Amino acid sequence: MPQTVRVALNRPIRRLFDYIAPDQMALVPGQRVQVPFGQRHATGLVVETDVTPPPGIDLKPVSKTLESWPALPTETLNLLTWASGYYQHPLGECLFMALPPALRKGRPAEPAEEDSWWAVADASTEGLPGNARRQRQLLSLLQEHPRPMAWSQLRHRGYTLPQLKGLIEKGLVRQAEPPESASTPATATETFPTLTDAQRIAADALPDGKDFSATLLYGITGSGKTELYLDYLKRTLDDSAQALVLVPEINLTPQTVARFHRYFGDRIVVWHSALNDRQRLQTWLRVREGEPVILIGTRSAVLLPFTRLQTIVVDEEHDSSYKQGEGFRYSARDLAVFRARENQCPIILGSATPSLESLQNAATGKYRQVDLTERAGTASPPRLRLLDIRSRPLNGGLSRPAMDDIRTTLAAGEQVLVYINRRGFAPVLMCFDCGHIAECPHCDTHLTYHRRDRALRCHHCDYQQPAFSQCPKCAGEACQPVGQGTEQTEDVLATSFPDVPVLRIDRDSTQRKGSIQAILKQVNSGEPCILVGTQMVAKGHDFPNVTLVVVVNADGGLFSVDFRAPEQMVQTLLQVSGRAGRGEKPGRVLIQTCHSDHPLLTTIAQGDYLAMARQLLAEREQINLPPFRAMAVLRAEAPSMEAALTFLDQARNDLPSDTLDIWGPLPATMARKAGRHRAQLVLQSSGRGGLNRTLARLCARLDQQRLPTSLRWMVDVDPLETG
DNA sequence: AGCACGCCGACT
DNA sequence: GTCGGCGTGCTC
Repeated sequence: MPQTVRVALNRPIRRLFDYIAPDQMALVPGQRVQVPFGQRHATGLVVETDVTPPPGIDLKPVSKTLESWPALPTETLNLLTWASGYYQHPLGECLFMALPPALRKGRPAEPAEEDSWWAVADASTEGLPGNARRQRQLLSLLQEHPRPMAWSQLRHRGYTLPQLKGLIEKGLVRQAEPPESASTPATATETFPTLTDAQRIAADALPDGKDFSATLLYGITGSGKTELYLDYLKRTLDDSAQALVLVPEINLTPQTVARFHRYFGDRIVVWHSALNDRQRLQTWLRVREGEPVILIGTRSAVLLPFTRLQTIVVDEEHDSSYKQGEGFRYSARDLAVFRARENQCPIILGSATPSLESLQNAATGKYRQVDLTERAGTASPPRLRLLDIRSRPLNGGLSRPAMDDIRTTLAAGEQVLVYINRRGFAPVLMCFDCGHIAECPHCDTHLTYHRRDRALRCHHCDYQQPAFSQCPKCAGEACQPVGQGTEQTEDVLATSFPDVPVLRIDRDSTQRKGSIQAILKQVNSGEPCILVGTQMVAKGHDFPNVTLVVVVNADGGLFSVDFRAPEQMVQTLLQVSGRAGRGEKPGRVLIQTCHSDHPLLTTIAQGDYLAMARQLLAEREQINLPPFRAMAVLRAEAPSMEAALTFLDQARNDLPSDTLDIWGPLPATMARKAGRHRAQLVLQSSGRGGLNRTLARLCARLDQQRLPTSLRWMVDVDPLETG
């Protein structure tokens, strides 16, 4: 009786396919196989063996196995199977996400040794034509070099492929045997940092056992969380075990890695989006083979096939980049917690501004909490001040007092950071004279401003009205979407302070090569300058000479329809504040707002994140939002808004209205993207389990529906944005 | 996702 | 009369 196996393929279909395993081909879950699929062959992953196939289908046989061992170990397979169900994403695509590109394409699981070359023992230049100058130089280089040289090294020295080929054809140069993969010993070059008293106390409170536990490490900006991670890994990690350190993309700088490297030597291995396919395969195999690495990686590192994972650290656990990307939208932080539980190992979630989800888990005892609330060294926390800008003339978004403050700071020979809060610009219409915000007459919410048709809409009912410029409250003519008018900030600063460099830090300037280095060089010179930036400046880089941070407009986050906007705003404001006064001089933060009496802002001014978070959590509980309820969004995209809304309306009608709270369907705030119209339906339920089952049924139904190919839909579980 | 099948417009 | 557009349906 031949074995029947269930196979997942890298296709966006929520189905698996059964095959017959030929005799004496013993297959196990996680193993990579090649199977016939339609007219072609495909790479597949065995997910189940000895299955009962659906009746009435004659199964094809598995063509071959790609290796004798399972590419995905059981633990990784379990993780991805769970994630596939939780996020309603096809299992095949989830599983293949955990393979390096080479293995996805069905290539062999062997580290692609780079060909290297050496000169044959009795090679001489006599046989070479007199004009082959470069070939002669290349040959003598290879003769003098003690070890074979890789092609990349040769190319680096300016040699071309024809030159090398010429020598090979004449039998003067031969390919070297692949070197013995002698793993270099872990050579640490530095003794571990001495912890401050406060750090010592926190470090002692971190788990030292090997069982599952989740610890939220609340460490304020500048308190030295990295030292704690280093100390923790040194104390608890066995020589033969693996560790995973997740960091947001922007924090995985050469400096950070170098720091870990100095303490742990070659045990440190990195994983990030800039690796090429060869590096990915190599690193993936090292992890798969159980090499005792400390892997520092971004988001997708949580999917690596660890077999001896002993601990996990998630740095900046609140960072939204852990849940991003197209297709399989998973939260790397949440998968990491699942993985720790599955693996029975500790996990540490560190942040200066923990997510409300994690704080709530700490409050209910699911996580332990360890606090580190002292800055290391001499730096003292920055002072925050609210500046009400109602009825104040603004120039490029900046008020007179702010300009004066910038001027005196520069005159004192110090640096200024001007922060433009774009994130909160999920727009509301606000009167800049009195601070009035357009509200829904039926619900207790603010209306959303839709730029496309200049309409105001409610996200909880179907009320809408045209946008107005005259304020219904004070009759002023200063109604504008919040966040507008800040585009010129940079220009205004440049003309007002012509003697001082104004440096813009945004996605553009950080991705262009060398550009960020030039900016950092300028900043590190300590000379007065003005940094202008959005999100990017809030994380990653330190600006030790910045003593003044000006927040152009803090209001976007206060009244945004996106329920996470206040949390995001608070986190960003504190993170950006943390950039100020990292050196000797104390930092000051000036926050411009039309709502200086807003409870959230007055609490921010105290600088106490936990107090603020408690306030936000209380609000979320009161209006029944995550983390107190489970949430998912059904998004649709179509050539016309009507098509998108009709589709969502039908979906809504098929959903149970007794167990679900449903908002919408409504056009997305960014209603048009690349000529396509986008809308969404927000679903909420009291329990994750119930929501999950409803979503599974919904997806199954939508899969069966014959929909025009022009209509795209997707579900987003635990969405970060609902705008 | 691929790929084949199928039914309507502008070309040798 | 065909080549080819992409709408629809299937892949164990």
